[in-house]
Amino acid sequence: MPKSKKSQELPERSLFLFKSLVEHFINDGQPVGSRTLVRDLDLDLSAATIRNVMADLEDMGFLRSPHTSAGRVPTARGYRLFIDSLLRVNDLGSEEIHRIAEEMDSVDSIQNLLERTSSMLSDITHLASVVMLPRLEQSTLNQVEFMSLSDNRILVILVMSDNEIQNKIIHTARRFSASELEQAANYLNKMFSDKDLPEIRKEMLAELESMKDNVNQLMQAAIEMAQQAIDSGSKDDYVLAGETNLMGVSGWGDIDRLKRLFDTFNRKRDILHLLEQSINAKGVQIFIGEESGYEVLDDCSVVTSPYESEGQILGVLGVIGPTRMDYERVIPIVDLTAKMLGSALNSM
Amino acid sequence: MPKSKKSQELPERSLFLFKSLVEHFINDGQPVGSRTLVRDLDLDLSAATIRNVMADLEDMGFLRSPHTSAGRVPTARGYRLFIDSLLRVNDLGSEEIHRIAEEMDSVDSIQNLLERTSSMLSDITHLASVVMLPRLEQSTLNQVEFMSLSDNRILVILVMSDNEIQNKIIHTARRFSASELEQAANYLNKMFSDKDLPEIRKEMLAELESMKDNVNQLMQAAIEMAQQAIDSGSKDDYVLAGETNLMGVSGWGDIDRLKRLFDTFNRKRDILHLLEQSINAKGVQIFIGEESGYEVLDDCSVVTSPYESEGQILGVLGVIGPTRMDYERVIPIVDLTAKMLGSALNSM
DNA sequence: GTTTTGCACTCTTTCCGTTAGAGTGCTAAA
DNA sequence: TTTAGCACTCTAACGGAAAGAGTGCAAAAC
Repeated sequence: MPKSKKSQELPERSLFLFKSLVEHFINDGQPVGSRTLVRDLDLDLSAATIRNVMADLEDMGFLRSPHTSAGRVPTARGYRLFIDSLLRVNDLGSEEIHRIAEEMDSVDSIQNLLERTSSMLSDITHLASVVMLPRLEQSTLNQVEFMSLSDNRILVILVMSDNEIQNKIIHTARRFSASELEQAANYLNKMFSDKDLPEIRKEMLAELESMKDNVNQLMQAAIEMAQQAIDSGSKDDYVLAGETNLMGVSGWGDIDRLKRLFDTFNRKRDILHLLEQSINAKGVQIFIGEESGYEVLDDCSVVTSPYESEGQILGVLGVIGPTRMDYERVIPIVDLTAKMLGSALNSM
Repeated sequence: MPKSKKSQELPERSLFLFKSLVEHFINDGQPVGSRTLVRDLDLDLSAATIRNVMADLEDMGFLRSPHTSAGRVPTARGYRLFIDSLLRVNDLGSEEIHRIAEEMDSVDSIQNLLERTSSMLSDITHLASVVMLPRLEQSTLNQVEFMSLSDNRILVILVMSDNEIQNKIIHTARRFSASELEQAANYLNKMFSDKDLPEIRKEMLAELESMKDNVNQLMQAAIEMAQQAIDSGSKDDYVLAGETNLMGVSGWGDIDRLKRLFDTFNRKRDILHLLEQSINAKGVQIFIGEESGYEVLDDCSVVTSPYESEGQILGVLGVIGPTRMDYERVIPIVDLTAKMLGSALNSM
């Protein structure tokens, strides 16, 4: 009965060896053999014993050998085990905390903040980093205003509750008087203010329908603008930095693979989709190798964390690097960065 | 006396052979030998003759051999000769013209136009492309307006003559009445409108000085904003696209070199500096290999052209690729794109 | 029963030598 | 001036051979 076919529980020793192996591999990227391991840890065990253990781990799918006479490397499942059960994440050194805090200080625009965050994140981890633009769908319309310019041109201004502002100049068929403009603005303000954009969109479409040909040109313009504001708000996007850090990764000699990866970054679609999967995660989430579901990312891990401000989740940030990355260091960095970005956004 | 030590004038035949060689090399990237050449052109000359000619060309610095038993490849100086004297640039096919025109149609913002232009340019040439943001220093201030929001917040709006708009929300110590706002706006409009930004900057500084502690908070805000508008306008920058096209280039196996190149793109400084050198060129300008003066660009050529609108040079665009690029095709494309970007900007 | 020793085996990497091919430069002849 | 001929050089490709790393397995040791 004590025949160890229970399959799930691993003996202490196996776990310890496995952990050491993963750490070793993360350090120098070479497949780790039994000898190396026994030498490094100076255990009073022989290499053969280690081999037996490793063979078991391989059977269970945590390790694999690139070929018969190479050492072993962790599989995606192995990394999963490592991260979920074996990894003890230590706190960040204070210089790193300082560095992050400093970088986020004294920034003017949101765009700028995100860019600095992203480039700081990639610098500090030596990986590629992405920061999703905050999705401000929850922001509501505060105020619509029209401003008369010369030559039948009118500036339409949308002020949102989060202080984002949308402008557009429209050319009208005739000149509108100041009072006409005011009246139109009042109407729209009464109708739509304090509603959020998806809501407005719905009502607006109905409104447009009912106005038909008889449309007031101004209102139509305002409505179209709000449409556009909605679109550009939800036109999700991200700030990317440090892609070139991935060019030095050992074992990634294949330039074609790298090209496909970079193209994926530029296309943005896939990466965004991946990021969105962790928008509701509680904290740091990790996609290891194949887990991401995207073939280009097979050799990559993606470490993400949502960031929030005032209890409201605004977006996701993270880093992308080789599966063989220093999780122990990267995880707390991503975690902290997300938190600090949140609070930086708070105070803007 | 007919001993050909005149050194400068090359015989017709040499030029012809040279041209053929360069074209051949541009096509398949392999060093070209005498046999290949004689076979391809079916001349009634022997390979040995070609060899003699090639040896001369090598002496003159137009060709070089990677090693003894390879064919010859053009040097930077060789490309220069090729481009300046030998290349006959044909007009673009109408589908390409169409493609370019189409891509620039129906674009909303300037930023968007530049992005589309850049990505179109890189798509069509299969090279990396850069488009400098137009320097709008020449645009003048049209109108300043203040708009009262809730909670002592005021929206400052700057409308420029090129329809660019700058917004900023400022928090004021007290609430201003509508008439106060109007009055302040009037003052600023009278004072600064129709002046260009450098001019305004100067006067503003003086103004700030004379106002001293007694400053009207609103005016100060407006002045600071205009400052910022100036800065962000002249904060030169460019839109980059298609970098990954350079990853496929044969002979660029060296990933490290590529990394340095990409880093240079991201740092922007050097590339901008290079682009600025051709801002006053009449038309297309080409930097071949070492000519650029930047070591990372040693294997690259940069084909640039300034673009202008209403007789005013606004910026430079161009492509970056291997020295061995299809100049015959690329040059007219860059040329045309610059012209069309100019006129697209015109009609915005 | 677990661990170790010993050994045969496999696979990769590296080095070396060989060969084939491409291309040159030079000289002598046309 | 051009060509033919030839020796020479260099690279790329192939094919062992040997070294090294690591494995798996069976039998012995603890």
